[in-house]
Amino acid sequence: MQNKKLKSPAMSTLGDIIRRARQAKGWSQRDLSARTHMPQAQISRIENADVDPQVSTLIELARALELELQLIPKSALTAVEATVRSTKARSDERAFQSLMAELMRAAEQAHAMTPDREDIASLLSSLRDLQPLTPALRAGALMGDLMSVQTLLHGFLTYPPAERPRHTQPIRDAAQRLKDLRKMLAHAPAGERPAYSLDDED
Amino acid sequence: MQNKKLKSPAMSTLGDIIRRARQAKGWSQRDLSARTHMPQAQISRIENADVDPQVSTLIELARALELELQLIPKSALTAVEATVRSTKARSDERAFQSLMAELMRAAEQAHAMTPDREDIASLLSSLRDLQPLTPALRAGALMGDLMSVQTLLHGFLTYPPAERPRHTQPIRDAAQRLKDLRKMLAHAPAGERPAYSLDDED
DNA sequence: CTCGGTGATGCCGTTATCTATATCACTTGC
DNA sequence: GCAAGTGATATAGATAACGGCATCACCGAG
Repeated sequence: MQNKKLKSPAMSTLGDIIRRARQAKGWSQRDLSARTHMPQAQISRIENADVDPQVSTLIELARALELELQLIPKSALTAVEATVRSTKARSDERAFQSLMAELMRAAEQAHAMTPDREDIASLLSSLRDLQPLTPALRAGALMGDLMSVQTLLHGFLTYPPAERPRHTQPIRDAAQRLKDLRKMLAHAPAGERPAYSLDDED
Repeated sequence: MQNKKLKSPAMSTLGDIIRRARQAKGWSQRDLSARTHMPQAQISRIENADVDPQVSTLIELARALELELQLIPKSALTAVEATVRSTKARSDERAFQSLMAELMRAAEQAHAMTPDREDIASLLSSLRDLQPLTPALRAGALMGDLMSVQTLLHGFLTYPPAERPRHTQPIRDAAQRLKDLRKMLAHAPAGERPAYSLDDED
């Protein structure tokens, strides 16, 4: 790696994969550094392909990120990639269903406690509208918004009732955001690839 | 990698994978060295895990061996391994069928040229017996023997007729060897795992 | 037995990673 | 505004890979 600055901007390097995996876990470089007893500076250099790391270093990073270094025969590569995609889609779907179920429970509980608040009622109805959306329509979006709704509802339910009015505006905003999102997703270009089906490769 | 000599003897390291891939191609360390402009000494050290190579080094070796370095999510690992196994089994089966077809042609041609030679006749019948064996019964064996039969037949067919008696004993041996193999494989422990089926993981 | 090919090992000089530490510019939230 | 967290970058020293070259023991074929 003689050239530190001439990196291909389009290609997806190993560093990019590490970075994406780290971000998918919501970790900072320092978080990952703590879990690997490896300096944050080194992680930065690796993600930016400023260094050509040793295999043991890469393996240590991968292990912390629940990845495994594998040498795949080129002939099996497309099948393997399809397998990884399909596995990921399945686990994403499980995560969505689980989070959505929890949110529905929380929203219904909040609604029962404060039936007169229309921000809560609106949020609940937004969630009800979102639930039947197929994975193909969601296509990876939406998860982040749901997670912020989660912290929102959690705050509403756990803080003392006197604090509740403080949540009104954020909840109103979140409900509107979800309504907009649903509209956008439902009217997305129709013929898109499913991006996830119960098929199997080969 | 502070300890150069304390390597786990059971675990399959990256070096082992490189070595197996190289041997599967029938290459010596110097062959691989020539294709990677990398010293043979370095390859030896990597295969024996005497060094902790840089990622670029590993990638270069992998490229020459038609392997691809991949970071696989642990959750997808078993599915991916199944995919690789199944892909390999399929390509092995193709290779076997193709080689077997060529051998049948060659043996029949040789038999037609010299109908009185019973060594050739015996070899032909051995091949005919082997052909219907299922992949599960063969289970990876047999391929090496067929390849030596290939060079044998090729020699018999291309050298001048005067040289043909010289092949008699090797051909006789090969035919016997194949007969023994067939007997062994056909009487192998019955309930063995198929090792290859048209299934799909997950 | 000799010869060619195999893989393993040693040495050396160059270059690089890596650890440790500190600092930088930038963004986010209070 | 300040403070905290983010990722990128610098420096210095210890360690190690790497290329090049040489050599070694082993082994199967002629």
